[in-house]
Amino acid sequence: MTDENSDDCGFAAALQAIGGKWKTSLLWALHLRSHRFAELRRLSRGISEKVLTQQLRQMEADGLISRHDYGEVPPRVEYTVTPLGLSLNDAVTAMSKWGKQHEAWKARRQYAA
Amino acid sequence: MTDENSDDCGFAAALQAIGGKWKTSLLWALHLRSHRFAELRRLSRGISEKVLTQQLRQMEADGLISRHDYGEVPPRVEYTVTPLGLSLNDAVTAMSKWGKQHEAWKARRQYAA
DNA sequence: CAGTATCCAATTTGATACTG
DNA sequence: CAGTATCAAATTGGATACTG
Repeated sequence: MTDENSDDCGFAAALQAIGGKWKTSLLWALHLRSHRFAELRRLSRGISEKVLTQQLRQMEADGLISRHDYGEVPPRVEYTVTPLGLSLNDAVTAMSKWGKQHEAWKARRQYAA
Repeated sequence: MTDENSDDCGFAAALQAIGGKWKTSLLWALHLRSHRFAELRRLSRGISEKVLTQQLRQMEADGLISRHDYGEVPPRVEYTVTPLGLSLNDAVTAMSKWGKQHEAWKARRQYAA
């Protein structure tokens, strides 16, 4: 075990950055390649435009992604992951691994019952 | 970068387990040693008894901690972290490290402005 | 296409009083 | 001591209509 941390402030900050319902999916999609607004909306099935905008703006404010407006008509905006966003994606991946182990644990438990 | 993950299902499961407002502090406290209900209440300053009970019950259902009722009078109950809980604490620690980097990033940014 | 603006529902957390 | 029970506040996400 790591025996540092000493409080959860760091985690709270990370959770603040990634905690939204769709942010991990968005970060994942963007770590593969840049995407436009409508593409992200299609990839995140069920998200509303309002919430998509919100979460993109928050991620941008947190430095996870950057927004490039080409100023064309019709409008064209591309979202790209930043190095900081990439590093968070890695940390998230570590948590995901735990999540999968956890699902295995739940399955075993159900089997035992 | 890791280039696996492929969706956020694993992360969603992890977040489900640790996402409560106080759970990371509780897990951290319990990873140091076992604690009684009132001790956890004191360590988590500001938590209500209702919410403390809720989060402990959820963490128990998720296999992160175990609850030992000594059946004494006055009541005495001890909460202890499980191996699964320890492994989650490690994953959380990785996220916390990112959170601290992130705070450094925010500070630099503020300084630049 | 890439958003805003409103209004509403659901979930989560909190304050407080009470109990075996 | 270790909880339950109730009610209220706050936060978050969603549906829908509209705009440059």
